[in-house]
Amino acid sequence: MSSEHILTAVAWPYANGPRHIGHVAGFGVPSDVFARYQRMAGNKVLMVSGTDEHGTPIQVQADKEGVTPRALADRNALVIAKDLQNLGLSYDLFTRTTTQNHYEVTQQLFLALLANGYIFPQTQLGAISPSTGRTLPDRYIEGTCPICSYPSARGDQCDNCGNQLDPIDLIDPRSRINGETPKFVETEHYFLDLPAFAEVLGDWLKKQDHWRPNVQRFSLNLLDDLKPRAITRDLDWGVPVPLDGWRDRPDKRIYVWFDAVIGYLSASIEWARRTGDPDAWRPFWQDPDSRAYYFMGKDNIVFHSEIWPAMLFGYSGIGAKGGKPGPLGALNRPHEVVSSEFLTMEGKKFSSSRSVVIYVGDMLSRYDADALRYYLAVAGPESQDTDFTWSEFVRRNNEELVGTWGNLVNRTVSMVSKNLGAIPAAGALTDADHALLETSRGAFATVGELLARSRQKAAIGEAMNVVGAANKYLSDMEPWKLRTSDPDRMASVLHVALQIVDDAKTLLTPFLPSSSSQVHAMIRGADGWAAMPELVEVDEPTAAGSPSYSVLTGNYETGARWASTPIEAGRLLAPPTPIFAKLDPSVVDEELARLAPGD
RNA sequence: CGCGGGGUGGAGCAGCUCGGUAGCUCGCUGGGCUCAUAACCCAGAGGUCGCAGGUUCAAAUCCUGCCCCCGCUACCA
Repeated sequence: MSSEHILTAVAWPYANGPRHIGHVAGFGVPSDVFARYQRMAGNKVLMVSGTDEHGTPIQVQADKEGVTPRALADRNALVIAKDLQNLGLSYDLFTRTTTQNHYEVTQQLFLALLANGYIFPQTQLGAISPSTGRTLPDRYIEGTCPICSYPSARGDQCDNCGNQLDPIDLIDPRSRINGETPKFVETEHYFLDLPAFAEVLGDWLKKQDHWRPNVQRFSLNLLDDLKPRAITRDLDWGVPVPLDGWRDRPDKRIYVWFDAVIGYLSASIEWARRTGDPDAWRPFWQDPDSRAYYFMGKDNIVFHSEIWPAMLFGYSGIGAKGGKPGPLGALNRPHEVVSSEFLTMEGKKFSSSRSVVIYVGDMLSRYDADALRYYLAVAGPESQDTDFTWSEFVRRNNEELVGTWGNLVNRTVSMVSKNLGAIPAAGALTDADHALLETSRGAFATVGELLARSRQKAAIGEAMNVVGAANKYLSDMEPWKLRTSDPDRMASVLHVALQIVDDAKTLLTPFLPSSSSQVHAMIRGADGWAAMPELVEVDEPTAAGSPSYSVLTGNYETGARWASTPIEAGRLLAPPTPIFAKLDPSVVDEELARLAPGD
């Protein structure tokens, strides 16, 4: 098997508050399933992400709480990292955008794009808050719609008549933050020259036939009206603009989205430095044979299929203005942009302000991570919006995870343990035995191929089919009846069944790493089948006065392989303890009560 | 005429690219089994595949029009 470099680039959760399960349904679980599978398949995987901590919403939230943006970001970054850790997401590095390294890499990209002519300064009319002097983004302005006179139109769009607006046209505009009247002023900003990439982006996008068609089509559509895009803001919270006359200005910063996507690269570089091999990131970004997969919710497609590729092209000196690669060298574009649709909550959009929400932390404090991972894998928004309901969550947990899979493990291990005490050797195998073993072996190819194409729902369905086949096999063979009549045959049947349980464990490992490790320990007597991320406190490279911060990292090279491995005859088996907890149906009502207090 | 996704038995979905007995996971009814967290296995009932046209020997699948639901619309993240 050839070993390839696979960059798994996971969207950066925004640190203005804790994340809910809709967020992790989009970027978290799918990316981890993918990365875990690729590692088991023998590929070299680098999975990076971190918290996205700049921008107006964090500034606004911090002001509201009377703390600094940094303090707010510190708090939320830790909460989010712990949530993702508890979900078992196997990041090689989950860092932050407020690190020295990220600032430096962001500024390097800015300068290289500027040197190649893809960034230019221009004065534009922009809304600012008169009291703070900060940029007031369109959506933070409201006023009366000039078209339909709706009094609460937003700066970018009127929710009443649906027309797209320009904030300067609003009648009686006011800030949604503090009610003051915004000031429209001439302000100088740097712009990314997106039209200069229209041709290379178009050529590139047209070749991406392996993308999901909706993503490719959506991206190609956007090319028709590419406009230069401002990549700086009037703000004091963000990465400073690395130019004389700008560097020390407290009121000019690089726009949060420009720096956020650079996080994929800066985190890779940070990871390499922490491994002791500062160039270790290069194969993932510069080998022509390496592949980069980006995971996100569909609202982020434009940044990953258009803007980030444009930045990478520009940095590499590719585009209408030519140029040469920046100091890091030419960089690879995304191989695939894997976007999820949206999860809704009991039929409504997630909304923390209306408490239509379940936060990851709350979910994991009451339920197993694998129960949530199973639900999101089997019923998540892979190709269309899907609805999370508590009754469905409980049902799937109890009937599919516990009843079908957990019970197969339990009944099989229990029979072996009780009747034989140790794993039996197989005697002569029948056609039925061979057929089941063949089903299971074949599933590695089937499920693996589906996972490689990000068809995760189909993949877990195929894996669960193996579980179903094993349950049927036991019903047909009735080993419990053979105990006295034909003990040798019983041993063979249990050997085959246990082998299938072990195979199913392997097939389910990308989806259910924690419980699969338990099954592995039960059958193999060894821990550490599927490694979990660790939260580690690290320091900045130049420690002078810099705060330390927490990152997620881990060593995921456990030797777990994507293949059927013969079980070890003679090994003692203890009586099993259940690996999944059944949920009382009353949790549905409890959770619904939590969801809409007062209703 | 902004863009995209969806409308398939009670629920959630697959199938639609390359037309040809409508499939899966549940639920329901009946039966079996009793090793197992009352879990597991089998059988059955239940759908004119949003609506109306068209192409075809044949359409859930292709074409046209319409209705409804959802999301996106990048200088919010």
